[in-house]
Amino acid sequence: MMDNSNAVTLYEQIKLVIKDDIINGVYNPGDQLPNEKQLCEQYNVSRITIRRALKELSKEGLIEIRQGKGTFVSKEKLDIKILDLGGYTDCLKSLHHNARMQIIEKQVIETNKEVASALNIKEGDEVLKLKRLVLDQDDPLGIDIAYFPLSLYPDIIDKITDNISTFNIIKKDYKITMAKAYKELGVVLAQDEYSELLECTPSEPLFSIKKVIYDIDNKPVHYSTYYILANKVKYYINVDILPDEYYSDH
Amino acid sequence: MMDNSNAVTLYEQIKLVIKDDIINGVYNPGDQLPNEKQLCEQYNVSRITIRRALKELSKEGLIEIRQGKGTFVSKEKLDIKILDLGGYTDCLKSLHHNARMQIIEKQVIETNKEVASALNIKEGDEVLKLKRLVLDQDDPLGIDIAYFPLSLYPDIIDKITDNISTFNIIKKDYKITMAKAYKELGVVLAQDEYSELLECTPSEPLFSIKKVIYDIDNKPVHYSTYYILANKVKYYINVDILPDEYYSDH
DNA sequence: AGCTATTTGTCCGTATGTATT
DNA sequence: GAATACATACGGACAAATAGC
Repeated sequence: MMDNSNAVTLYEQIKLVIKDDIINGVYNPGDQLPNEKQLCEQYNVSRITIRRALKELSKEGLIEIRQGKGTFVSKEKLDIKILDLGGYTDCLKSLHHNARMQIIEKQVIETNKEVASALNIKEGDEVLKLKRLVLDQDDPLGIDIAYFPLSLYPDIIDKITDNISTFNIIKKDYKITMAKAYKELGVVLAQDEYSELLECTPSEPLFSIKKVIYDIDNKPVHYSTYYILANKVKYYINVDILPDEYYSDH
Repeated sequence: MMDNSNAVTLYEQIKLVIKDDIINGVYNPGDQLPNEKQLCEQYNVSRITIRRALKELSKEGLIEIRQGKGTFVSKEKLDIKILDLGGYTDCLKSLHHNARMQIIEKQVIETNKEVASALNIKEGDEVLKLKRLVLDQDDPLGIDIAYFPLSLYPDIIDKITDNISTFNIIKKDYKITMAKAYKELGVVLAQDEYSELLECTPSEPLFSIKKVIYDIDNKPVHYSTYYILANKVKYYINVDILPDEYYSDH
């Protein structure tokens, strides 16, 4: 069945076959895979080859290996609405998940060019930089980096604790009315610090979501970037389609 | 200049310096970096150190290294509006880009479980499967896979040619009024056929966008998945923020 | 088609510091 | 303490891709 004559390694072939079976519904989310011995016999390869394939698939997030229990197809990904504007805490709580935020870094810094232009302030102006690790069911899920200009949010540093919703602080403590938002989705690869914090391999893909929120005067009042393990979530949106005229002038 | 005495490795320091230079506009998108020898002299380190820093930066997508040519700061990504519902042709044309569609596969198949449930038809019902390669400025950009139930679109196979907008065929030839859409964004890694077609390394991240369009009777009339090289695009959205009550019941 | 210059890709050997055994 | 393995870092040499003439 497997082809040992070409350049593709055996474990890569096994990976592809199992991956295909998962995509095509031979195995469904939550299903237990055959045990390693059975897989060895099924594909006529050694246990080392099977284990390597399974290990890499688990790194890709398709399966989960639990010692003493077996190997299982990963559960469905977290569904996140693209239009949700709250930070992690809000969107995860809305999913009835057990989310926690852990502060990694909290300090006043002078803005660099990127942050200054997003918040429409001068390069060098002071902002609170807040970097937090997000855990879902105690597993690392993502990293949130938010910037708060001190001119808008004096003393905010004292209000920030673990597990707090900065979204609520802005609204309730500082009485700021958010009116519009711009959101940008991209993909980056986890490296160095991020792969360490998120306990994933380097080059694991992360969604990167940049978000700028504006008040009723069109002034930017919030800028944040968050990174979230791409294999754990999917984003969705529902749209009402407008008549043709809408598209013609875009 | 570089500090060899502390815990941070030399190549990591180099990475940070170059990254800062890119963020702060010392090097702009499209610019060529000094060659490796010049960088060695500039920072007084060996070529191995420079190469390691450059290699990791290229993995992060900040720069592109081309043998025989040099090292360049990555171009700006294509901005794509998440709300755009047209396929590739439409959204790329709107960006004044030179996009082309190349048919890879065009055949009538019996639906599998996934497609049948998306289109709300029976497993085994006949659909036209259309797989197309999308090129932007002659570089591969993505792959579009669309399904058209023959019961809704008889003879559609004869209407499909390279570079055609299926969006327009649905609207104009079949007089179908699209009313709502569901769109789902995820990330997958390019493998085998896809990495070959897209001329990228395996495990290069791709946006995966699944889209279902419904008519005024809430009946699904279109299902497609497209994959697009994540390092070439970013998705954005502008939102008007609604009052609190909106969030409370979600 | 050459030919050459430039630049990155790959390999060699060596040395050092830091863990691990 | 000794032996081993590994990552970092340096210097050199040649191969391969690109571009201009």
